[in-house]
Amino acid sequence: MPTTPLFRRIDVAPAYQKVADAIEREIINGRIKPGEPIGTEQQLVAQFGVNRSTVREGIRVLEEGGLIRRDSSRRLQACLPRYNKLATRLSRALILHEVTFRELFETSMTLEVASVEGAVERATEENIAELAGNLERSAAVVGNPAALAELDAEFHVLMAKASQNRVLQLAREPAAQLFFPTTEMIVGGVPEGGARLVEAHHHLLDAIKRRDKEAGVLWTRRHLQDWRRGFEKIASLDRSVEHTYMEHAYAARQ
Amino acid sequence: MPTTPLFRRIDVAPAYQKVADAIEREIINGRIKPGEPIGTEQQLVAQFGVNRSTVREGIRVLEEGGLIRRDSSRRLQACLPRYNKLATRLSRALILHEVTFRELFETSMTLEVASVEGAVERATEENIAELAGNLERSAAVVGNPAALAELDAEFHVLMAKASQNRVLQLAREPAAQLFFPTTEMIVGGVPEGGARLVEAHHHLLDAIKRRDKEAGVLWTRRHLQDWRRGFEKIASLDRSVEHTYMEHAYAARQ
DNA sequence: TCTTATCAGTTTGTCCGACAAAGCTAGATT
DNA sequence: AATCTAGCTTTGTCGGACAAACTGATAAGA
Repeated sequence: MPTTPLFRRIDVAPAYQKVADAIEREIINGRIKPGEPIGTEQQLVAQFGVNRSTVREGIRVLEEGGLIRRDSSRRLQACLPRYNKLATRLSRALILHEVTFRELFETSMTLEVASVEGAVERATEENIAELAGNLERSAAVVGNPAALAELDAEFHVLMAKASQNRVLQLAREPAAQLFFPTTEMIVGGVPEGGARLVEAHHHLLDAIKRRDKEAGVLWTRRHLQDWRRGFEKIASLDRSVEHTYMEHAYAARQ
Repeated sequence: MPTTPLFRRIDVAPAYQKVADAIEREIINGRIKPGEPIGTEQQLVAQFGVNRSTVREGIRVLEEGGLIRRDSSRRLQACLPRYNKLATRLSRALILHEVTFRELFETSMTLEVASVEGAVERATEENIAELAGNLERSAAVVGNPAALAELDAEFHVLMAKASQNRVLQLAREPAAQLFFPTTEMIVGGVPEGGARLVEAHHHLLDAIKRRDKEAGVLWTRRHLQDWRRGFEKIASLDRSVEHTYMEHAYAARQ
């Protein structure tokens, strides 16, 4: 057993990884700002002194990580990782981990309550207008479960946005992505489901307007409990999201 | 303007993307289970009928997405996306979006409270033993801010684990990754900071053992408020995480 | 017999060179 | 001036190549 390390650990990361890391560093440090060009593949080849195939592998890594993207003409540029893309990846991970709807429900309850609390405190006029617009459109399609489900998801996104807390916005997204696709089944399967949903949204918006936190929390709870009751009519909370989707509408996921 | 679409949209996704999608589909569908081999690059070349460079670009995409990895001998195999890796990516996104510590703090408060509530309700003997082990080690390094900060982060991870809610575990991770690196600065900068931290953990563990939700929530709040007071001595809650790290310890990020 | 050394075959990481398709640019044309 | 066109650039893909690392099996040594 050697006692005194004479040499430091040799860096054996493959070249494509080093390329990716090098570019990532520049972006994270802010030396390359979102929207700014990274350069062509040929330029990167010249700068890093590696083959174009190697550069391209590095580019794929960053692209998938959301740090760079290609603009309309396919040139590389740095970009702000979109919550949505990352959240999609997380949602997938949750599915693979076979989480249950109970876990999803519990966490969503926590996050949506936090979301509405933030919205009550800090929603701007613009936020309120957006929510009102959504509510109006929702009321118009109360009999159409698919359209209503989509607007419901949007309503909650807008609420998170109104909380002015981007960390919260991000944190709620993965769960929401798995949670809300079920809304369609539920609204469609419960008589008056659509009307109840719109009513809840109405009260939520009202609470935000009146800056009434208690009412906001109350209606969020009711809204989600409604979801839960509806869900339990068609499936068990304790089965995995994966299996439940398999049996219901998951095939429609494009 | 054509009125009747004669043809459907042609799929023009690049080949490497199709390769990635095809493999991803098999994994998500469960036809390839985590741990199972994907095959060698040569085999994939044969199956997809594309060049090895193309296959390799597709592999990079999946690797970065956490869906496949290479085992000890660098062979490809499907895997369960690790929360940690995904969370790291999200943390990075949060930094780039220049979120503030106020957003981080608020959301962490919500999630840590939910975490302790879950732990109080559902922690197993094993969870409690792990927490106790952590607490013991923490008490031993109360004067060493770096070591203590690391154990603090671990304590909260263990608590989330004890909640038995994987969605929550995942949701709290990105914020925690940004939140906890500051602990070291704070514990080091506040007299008795280490002792207070260990005391809070002690009460938290005690609350979980006694299944006392109220105490758990109370001490979580105190614990985080302590962090906040300490933080405000060295920086402003309303500056971005990015800038704050820049000025303090971010350079040490490897 | 059990261990060690050797050696051929795979597999990955990297490189080189090449080409078609799509975008861009700038000069030529109307 | 607006449009068109031809040439250049860039990306996506391909084929082939080679060194290093790893595998597995066989031969040599204790």
